[in-house]
Amino acid sequence: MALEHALLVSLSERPASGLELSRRFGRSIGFFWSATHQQIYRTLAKMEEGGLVSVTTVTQTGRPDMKVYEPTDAGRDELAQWLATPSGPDAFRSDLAVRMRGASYGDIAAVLDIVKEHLADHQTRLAAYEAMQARDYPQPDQLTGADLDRYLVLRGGILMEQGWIAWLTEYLDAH
Amino acid sequence: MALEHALLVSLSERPASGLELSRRFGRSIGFFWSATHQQIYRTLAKMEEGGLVSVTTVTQTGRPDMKVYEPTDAGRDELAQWLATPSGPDAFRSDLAVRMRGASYGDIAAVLDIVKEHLADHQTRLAAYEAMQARDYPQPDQLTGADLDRYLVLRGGILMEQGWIAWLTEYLDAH
DNA sequence: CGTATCATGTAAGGGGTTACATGATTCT
DNA sequence: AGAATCATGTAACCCCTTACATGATACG
Repeated sequence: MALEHALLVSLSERPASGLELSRRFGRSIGFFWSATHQQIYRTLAKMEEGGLVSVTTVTQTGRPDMKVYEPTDAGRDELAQWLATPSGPDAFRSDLAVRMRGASYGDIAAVLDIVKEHLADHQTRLAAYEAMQARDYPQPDQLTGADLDRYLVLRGGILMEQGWIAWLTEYLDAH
Repeated sequence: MALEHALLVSLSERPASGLELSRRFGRSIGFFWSATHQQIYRTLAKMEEGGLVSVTTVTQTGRPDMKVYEPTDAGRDELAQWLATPSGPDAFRSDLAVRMRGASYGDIAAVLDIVKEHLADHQTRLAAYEAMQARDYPQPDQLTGADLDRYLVLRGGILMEQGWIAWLTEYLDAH
């Protein structure tokens, strides 16, 4: 149940509405946890019911009302406790790898095209992450606390994208 | 619904029982798709119902009966068609990354311990994959077809593990 | 005699995906 | 006038996880 905790992390950084959270998940948080807005709304409602977050309804002019969530003390406690709980290895699941492994049981050229698309996609994403790194963290050795962790998770995104690019390039070169 | 297709790939390589498949998922296939035996049994039952696989019950001496599955022609067609269908980017989800990002909202030392455990785990796994590579694929340039793809997916496992090790090492060094 | 392995399964619940719905405002 | 954005939600379905169940044989 890590979505709940990912939301608590994000709301600890700054209170937000459901839509704002789903935008954050589309951006920075998105490279290690993805979630659709429906999922986020449902989880927030459940968390409010459970007392982990509190809501303030903000009426806006010319816009629908907005529910702004922030962690309660119970939510902060829950997060702190979860953070200290060891977790097993993350299950790595890749649709694309299944296709790569099975390529010879279908049209290999079609699979190679799909691999090329993914490669381009990873290259685009790597460029975006590297731009973020250059723009937001020009002096990484001076970072501490939450800023340091945000930077290091971005580094993880970069390293993972580089890994994918190396892999897919090797796959295409060998075929 | 990639589990179905991962099973078809594995059964195309060689027919197998549910238990044998779950062993394969624990080994080689496991580094890009994981599944428990319950999930595999249920999916196989559904696939048989849908005509994608056929079953032969093998009676064994001193052991329970075994149901050996293999793809039907319809199953092979389905796999071939799926292989040529483009897929969106794989969602990358990591419980550990959520903890790393949120470390400053809890006990940082506890998070670092968890990261160290995962690092050791990835190092162990990398060593196992590298041993497989050395044992099973001494001459990779001579591989073709399904053997080549099996090798290249193992290479992916190795590259991903190296990425994780680089990331977690960087995280620990910076703290 | 207890534990592990072989082999398959049921049941319950949690999490995630996809499609659809609403209703006002701003932009082209 | 039509499309996009802001903002939240319902409903249905599928997938995955965890716990429990069975019954026989082999091993120490």
